Amino acid sequence: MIILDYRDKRPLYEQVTEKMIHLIVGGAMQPGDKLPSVRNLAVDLSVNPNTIQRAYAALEQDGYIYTITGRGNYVSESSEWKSAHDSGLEQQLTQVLHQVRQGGLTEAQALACVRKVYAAPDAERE
Amino acid sequence: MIILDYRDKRPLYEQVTEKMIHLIVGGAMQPGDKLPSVRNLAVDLSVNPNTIQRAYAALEQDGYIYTITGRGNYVSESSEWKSAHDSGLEQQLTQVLHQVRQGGLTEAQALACVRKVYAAPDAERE
DNA sequence: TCAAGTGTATCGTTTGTGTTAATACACTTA
DNA sequence: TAAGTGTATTAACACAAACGATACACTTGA
Repeated sequence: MIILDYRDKRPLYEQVTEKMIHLIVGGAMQPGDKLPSVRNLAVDLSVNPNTIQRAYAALEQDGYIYTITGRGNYVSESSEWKSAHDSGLEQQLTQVLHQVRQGGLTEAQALACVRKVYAAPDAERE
Repeated sequence: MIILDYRDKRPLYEQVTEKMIHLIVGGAMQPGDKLPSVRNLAVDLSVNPNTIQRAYAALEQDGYIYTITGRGNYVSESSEWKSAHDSGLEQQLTQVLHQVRQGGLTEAQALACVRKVYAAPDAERE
C-alpha cells in the first residue's frame, strides 16, 4: 500500500502523510474507508507507531481523516478537505511565485513555465 | 548594508547570501565592486567569520562573485550569473509546479495564480 | 467483565545542522 | 616586513527534528 524511501531525506512521517493524501485525493481510498491501524501500519513499514501517529495527526489536522479513539481512523468526506486542499496548493504556488518574481523572473517567463510543465506527461513518481 | 533578522528561522549564512544576491542582481553592487572583507563584515554583523565565509563561498559557487586570495571578493560580470540566475528561478518554479500539478491543481488555476501574483504590487520585503 | 485492538501521551535517545571558537596557513599590497 | 586578505581545519556547543520505548485510555465484542 505504501512504500517508504529511505534514500529520501524527508522525514518518514512526512512521506507517510503525503502518500496517504495521494491515496485519498486520487480516490484509491474512499470517504468512510478505514485506514490501517497505527500499529499495523507501523509493523508493515517497520517503523515506530509514533511515526504513523504523527502522520495521522497531520492528516486529521488538515481534515483528510477523522479519528475515533479506540476504533480507528477514517477518510473524511471530500467536502471536508477538497477546498482546503486546493487552496493549500495555490498558496504553495503563490509563495514561490512571489519569490521568483522578486528574483527577477518576468510574468512571461512564469507563464511559459506553467505551460511547459502542464504540456509534459505526468511523471507519477511513486 | 545588511541587517540580519534573528527572528528569521533560516540560517544566518543563508540570509547573508540572499541579501547579497539582492544587492548584486538589484544593481546596488556593480560588477567589479569589492565586497566587504570576510573579517570586516563578520564584525559588522557580529557573527563569526566562518559564517560570512560560508556565504561568500556560496556566492562564488553560483558565479555571483569571484575571489582573489589575499585581495578580496569582487562582483562578477552580470554575464557570469545572469543566465544561471534566471534558470535557477525557473527551475525552482518548475519543481513546485510539478508538485501542485500532481496534487491536482489545474493549468487554469496555475495560470490564474501567476497573473494574480504579478498583478499585485511588489512587496519588497527587506 | 475482560481481553484484544484501537488511538494518545510522555519521556528519553539519537542525529543532523547551524554556529561559534581557536588556530594555522598562504597570498597580496603598501 | 607588517598588515590585511582569503582559506582550511578541528573542536565544541546548542538546538531542533526524528525516532523509539513505554505506559495510559478508550471501544468493541465474545
